[in-house]
Amino acid sequence: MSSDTTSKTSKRSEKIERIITVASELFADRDYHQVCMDDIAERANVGKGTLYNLFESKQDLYFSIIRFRLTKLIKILEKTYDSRTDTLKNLRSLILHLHKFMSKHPHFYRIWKKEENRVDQDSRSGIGMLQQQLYGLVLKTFEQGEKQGVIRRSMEPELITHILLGMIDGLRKSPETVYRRERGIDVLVEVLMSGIGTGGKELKVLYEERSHAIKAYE
Amino acid sequence: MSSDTTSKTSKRSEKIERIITVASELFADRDYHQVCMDDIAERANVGKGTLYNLFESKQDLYFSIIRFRLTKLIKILEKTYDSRTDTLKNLRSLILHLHKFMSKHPHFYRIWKKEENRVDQDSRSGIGMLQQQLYGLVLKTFEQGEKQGVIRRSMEPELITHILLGMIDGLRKSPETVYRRERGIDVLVEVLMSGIGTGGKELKVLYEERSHAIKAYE
Amino acid sequence: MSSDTTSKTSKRSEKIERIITVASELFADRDYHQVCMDDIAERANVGKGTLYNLFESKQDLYFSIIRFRLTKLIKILEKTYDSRTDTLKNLRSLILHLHKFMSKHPHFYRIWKKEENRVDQDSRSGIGMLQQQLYGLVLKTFEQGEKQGVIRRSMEPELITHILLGMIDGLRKSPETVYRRERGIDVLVEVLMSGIGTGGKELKVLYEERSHAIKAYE
Amino acid sequence: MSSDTTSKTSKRSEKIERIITVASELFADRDYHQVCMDDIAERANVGKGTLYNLFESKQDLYFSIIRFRLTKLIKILEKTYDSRTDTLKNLRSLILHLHKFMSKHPHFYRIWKKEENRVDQDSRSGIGMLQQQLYGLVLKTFEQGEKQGVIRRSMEPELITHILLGMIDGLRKSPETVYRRERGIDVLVEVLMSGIGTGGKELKVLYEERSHAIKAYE
DNA sequence: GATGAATGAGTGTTCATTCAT
DNA sequence: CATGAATGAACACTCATTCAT
Repeated sequence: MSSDTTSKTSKRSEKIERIITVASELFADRDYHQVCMDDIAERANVGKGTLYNLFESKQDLYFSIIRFRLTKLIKILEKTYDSRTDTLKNLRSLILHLHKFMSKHPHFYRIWKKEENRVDQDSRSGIGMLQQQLYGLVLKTFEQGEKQGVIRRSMEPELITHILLGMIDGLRKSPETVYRRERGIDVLVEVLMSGIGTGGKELKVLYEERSHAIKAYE
Repeated sequence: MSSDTTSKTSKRSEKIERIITVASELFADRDYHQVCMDDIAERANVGKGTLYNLFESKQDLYFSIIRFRLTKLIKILEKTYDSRTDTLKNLRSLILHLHKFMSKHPHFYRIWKKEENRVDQDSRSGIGMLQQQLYGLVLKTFEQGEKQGVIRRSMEPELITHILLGMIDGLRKSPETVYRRERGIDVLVEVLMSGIGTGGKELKVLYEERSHAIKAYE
Repeated sequence: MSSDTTSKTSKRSEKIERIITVASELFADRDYHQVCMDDIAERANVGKGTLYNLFESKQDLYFSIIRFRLTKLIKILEKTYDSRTDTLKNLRSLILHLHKFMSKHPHFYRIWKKEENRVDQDSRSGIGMLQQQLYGLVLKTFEQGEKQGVIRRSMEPELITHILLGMIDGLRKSPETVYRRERGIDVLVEVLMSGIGTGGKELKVLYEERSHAIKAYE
Repeated sequence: MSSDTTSKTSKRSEKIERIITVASELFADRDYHQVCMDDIAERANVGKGTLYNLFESKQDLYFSIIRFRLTKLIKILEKTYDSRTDTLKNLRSLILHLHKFMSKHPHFYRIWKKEENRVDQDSRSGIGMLQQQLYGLVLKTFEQGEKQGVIRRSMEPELITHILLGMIDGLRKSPETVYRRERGIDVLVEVLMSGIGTGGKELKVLYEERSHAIKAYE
């Protein structure tokens, strides 16, 4: 029956989702080698052998977590980008979604940041490519901004791409109790745009005003 | 006799320095568990047993790297901070020295960043405390700035402390080939001060003009 | 209905034959534990579960190969033995058929030889018994020969039984390129009979002359 | 001290000897994969890690057993071979020592026979080469015999080399209770020489008469 | 103090076997 | 009956740590 197939497929992907989720939590808190496959299997309520049916190895499972979430994040950001609209809107949307995503998947985010500084093996795991895509999206927005004249000429797009992502990461690390978290985003956008913008526009948009737009991936 | 003792003491600290250095390189490139004590001992030209005379355990050796460098970094930054001078100068100096230090010790820096996201064991290792000190230095500067009126009221000091450190980290990740690296610092300072400042002053200072001030720890 | 049953029965024995054959090849080339049930199932075009319907376990499947072929070999040798005819003819026939069989089933032969030295579990697997039957056939021939006076008294039948089987195995191992393989048999018979015989008869019989007699099991 | 060095070296080789011995017993009785490193370590009274200090891997340990004994066997046989003496003496000596050795190391012998039929990996393990050396020794003796005219022309040396080794293996398999074991050797020599010889000499030599000559490696 | 051989706890991975479909 | 996804026992191998020299 087709329902059979569907149910099986559903079960399989459900299982993958579950494994990725519990593994994320474990890998985020402990070091790669502190996490053992038995733990993952137990918490995911599957046999250890099942892990090896779904993932080639522990390494593969680990990188699959990053690939899995990073791919979804990129899809979300690609959807939000609109070449016809103005740069500031795109930029705000980008920051907003990035922040939302990392709030939604804090475990994944910490894993990703740990791996970011790795020098080897990136090519093999396919993660380097995904990171490039992500950087590309931000870069594209800044380049558009430069053309539209909303970003100062002296701002090298590649450089401020990295600086922006660093700022977002800084925001993540700042204790949540400082003001409301949402306030942080507003500050970040304000600082960034005052810092790089030509100043021709009013950028401040309250977090709450936009929150209705980001239900998509929750 | 006394020369013997001196020589031994000298040898001891030399050995520690040497071990920290080679261990930094190993831990930066590979994962914690990919680095084994045999490797460290061999590269440091000491016996494996000696490592255990100088450090309690592998963990201790590992965290000692971070403590060792972080302590020095904090000392440097403390020296540069001058409560009588104005905020902008202090801020510039802070960023400059941070950047210099991380250029000088890229291995350490990558290790530190990897550990930054750890939640557990920080208290035991004593690193959390050092990080707090470091944040405190930046925070103090921002708070001073707020009082002096060079930083907008809306800028929460704790928040922009994290954002600033994130920006510096972003700068580190951006490919070196983009402009000169020094240019990056100028952009960062410019963005930051335009972003958070009240705008009453000219902030742009060319990198070269200041370079004479940072020979201290080279 | 009955044709159904027939077809199923037929399929069953066909399947067993097929499994035994592919498993023989696998077990001959690799070690017991290098061969996995998935491999066997795949090559035999059956599901893994089917293997467990037809054989109790992997061990059972393995020993079934030996039992299966050894039983057939014994049947062939029993047929050729004729108590009314003279010893030399029986002996020649024995060697000839043994050699033919092992040429026909080289995979099985190598497996058998590997297992020959096992001390444990033989009773359980039922293979020890079959080997005893086979030795018994050779033994009987030598004992007959002793009675008939064609074999020297000093030749202990049990001893030369083992020596003969060892010689055949030695022949198997000798590189095929040495002369023709058939020549090897002639030499073996010649050596054996000169060695154990009383010398009253001419024993040399060319291989080709006898080849018509061994089509039975081809 | 030199005694230190000696003692250490001695301890090391003693340990290797002990491990080889207990491992031989285990590998002879059970299959390669039924034997686990923990068992070997426990029976040899060493830690598991020590096994890995002395042998690269389980495979290496396994093949080392064969290499270790085979090398010694070849040395013994090389010593006994004397090109100036006559073939029959050399042949007798060869058989005698082979048989003695295999009585002394029955575990090793069974392992060796199991491996003899392997097709792969021989080159890597270096065992194929040793076997060739052993065959070469026997072969050389037969070739010498042919030249001296004590072996019939029709006897292809390579072929009877394999047949001889097969006979010895057959002798090994024959139940020990049949006569005395020593009697078996006499029969074997008798059968072989009557079978392949030109018959110009008396070959029978009682086992006991020669037994004084084989104390060397006991 | 310095050394490195010895140790064994810990873990990734395989694969025979089961059983729901 | 046939199937193959799920399971977990079993095992090779690593490496931090110890301690006799």
